[in-house]
Amino acid sequence: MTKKSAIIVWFRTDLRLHDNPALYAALNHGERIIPLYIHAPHEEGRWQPGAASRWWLHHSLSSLARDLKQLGSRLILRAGNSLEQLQQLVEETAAASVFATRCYTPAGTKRDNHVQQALQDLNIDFKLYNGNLLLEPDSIRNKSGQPYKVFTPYWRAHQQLFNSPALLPAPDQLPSVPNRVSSMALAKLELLPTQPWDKGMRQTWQVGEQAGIQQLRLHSQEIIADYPDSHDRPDIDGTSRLSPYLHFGELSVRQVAKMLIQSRQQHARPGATALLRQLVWRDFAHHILWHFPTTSDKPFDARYNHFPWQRRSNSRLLKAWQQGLTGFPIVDAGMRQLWQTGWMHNRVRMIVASLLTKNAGIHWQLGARWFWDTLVDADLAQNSMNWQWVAGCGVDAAPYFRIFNPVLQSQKFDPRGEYIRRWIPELAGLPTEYIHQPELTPPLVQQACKVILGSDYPEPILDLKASREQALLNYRQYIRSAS
DNA sequence: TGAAATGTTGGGGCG
DNA sequence: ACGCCCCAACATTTC
Repeated sequence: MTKKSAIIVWFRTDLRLHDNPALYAALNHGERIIPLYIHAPHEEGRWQPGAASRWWLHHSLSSLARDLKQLGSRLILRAGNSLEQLQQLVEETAAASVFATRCYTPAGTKRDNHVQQALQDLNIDFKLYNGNLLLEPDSIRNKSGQPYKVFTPYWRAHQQLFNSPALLPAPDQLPSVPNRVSSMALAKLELLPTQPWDKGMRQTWQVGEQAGIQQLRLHSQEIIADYPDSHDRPDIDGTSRLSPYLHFGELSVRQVAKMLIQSRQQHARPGATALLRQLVWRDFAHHILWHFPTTSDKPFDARYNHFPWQRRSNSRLLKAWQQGLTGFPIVDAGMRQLWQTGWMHNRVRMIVASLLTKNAGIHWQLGARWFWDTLVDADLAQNSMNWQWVAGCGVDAAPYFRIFNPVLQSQKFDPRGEYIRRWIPELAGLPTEYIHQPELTPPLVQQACKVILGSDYPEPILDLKASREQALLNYRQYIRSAS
């Protein structure tokens, strides 16, 4: 009997066993399987994973390693140059193939093309599968063969093209990995913080494939219960909280879509369509970054190439924004939720981004970078698209004159101030009447509530009306001269 | 996936 | 009964 060759299953952002086409294909070949993860952050260029992302990755790898072990296999961890590590492992295991799930970031695509070439020269089969998106960036084009640049027609085309696929089952057992194949200890990757700032994260998140599936179950119950508009309410938080699981591929986006399509058919729930739309936005973001790979760093709308956003990374406004000390409670609540849990409610993300880029005139890239470092769901395609959308220079962008008023947004979406009180404990004693604008609290009330404005909580760091007018003026003048 | 200014309408108070 | 004013409620326009 001939010795069977091995297949390396190279995990990247598909850290799961269910509905994983690369793993499934490897299993179908009935050969030895070497599950591999290579830590190579330097290959991401300017966009190496931030601290929150690394925290999540640590736990996700830990969970994947545990699940693989239960099935009789073992996760091989390596670090360094991806191609070199692959070549070395190919040699160690006499593998004939490397299977992986395709990724779409500019750096990842470049690396994979390079790996493809080099492995081909070694006569190694390198196969990439779609498991990260509903539709891959190249598989959807408008009538003139161009990529879409507007969401609504993309959404229509997507609905035409996407068929809910049969999901691939998770294996119930896996072939073992020979002991001589060495693996690094997870701790050696140094993904966890050296300072213990991750308490809030640990309290907020259960990381890993099983936790992701559990979260999907919970949220599908909420969708069937159908709380109208609760996804827009940070105080209620009816959002799915699936984003980090989707980013790291602990949850299959196709599984989520399938659940939503079923729920729509069986129960006719508007919430199902709304979340499906979000998943298609996610595809759209990857579509855009794939076809326009500079948009993580440059405006999509070239007219904005020289817009004078403030770039100083030590400005007083930026610092206050980052620390949640702007004096606008809804903004500060969001920024503190982000810092403490690695996540922020989506409605609040728009509010804080509008304040930074429009009222404060600070460059959207500084905001994007802060989110990149602090979000557990940081995703290059979505982060870049969303920041550009708010700043007005992106795809399907909000027109420059669309400026959020944090006080109105707060009154509308956190009417009782519960979200504010949860994240800004020093304001918790304030009557609801003043919770959205603490600076209007009469001195006597301040004393009674033991909240002294200016010392316990800052005065607003900028004048909403004046900064809005200034922003409108700047944008209007700039656009007139740029077009 | 705005906000604010401006315009319009209609009910009620009042002379 | 009528015109007038005020103003809230809603619609439209503008940024």
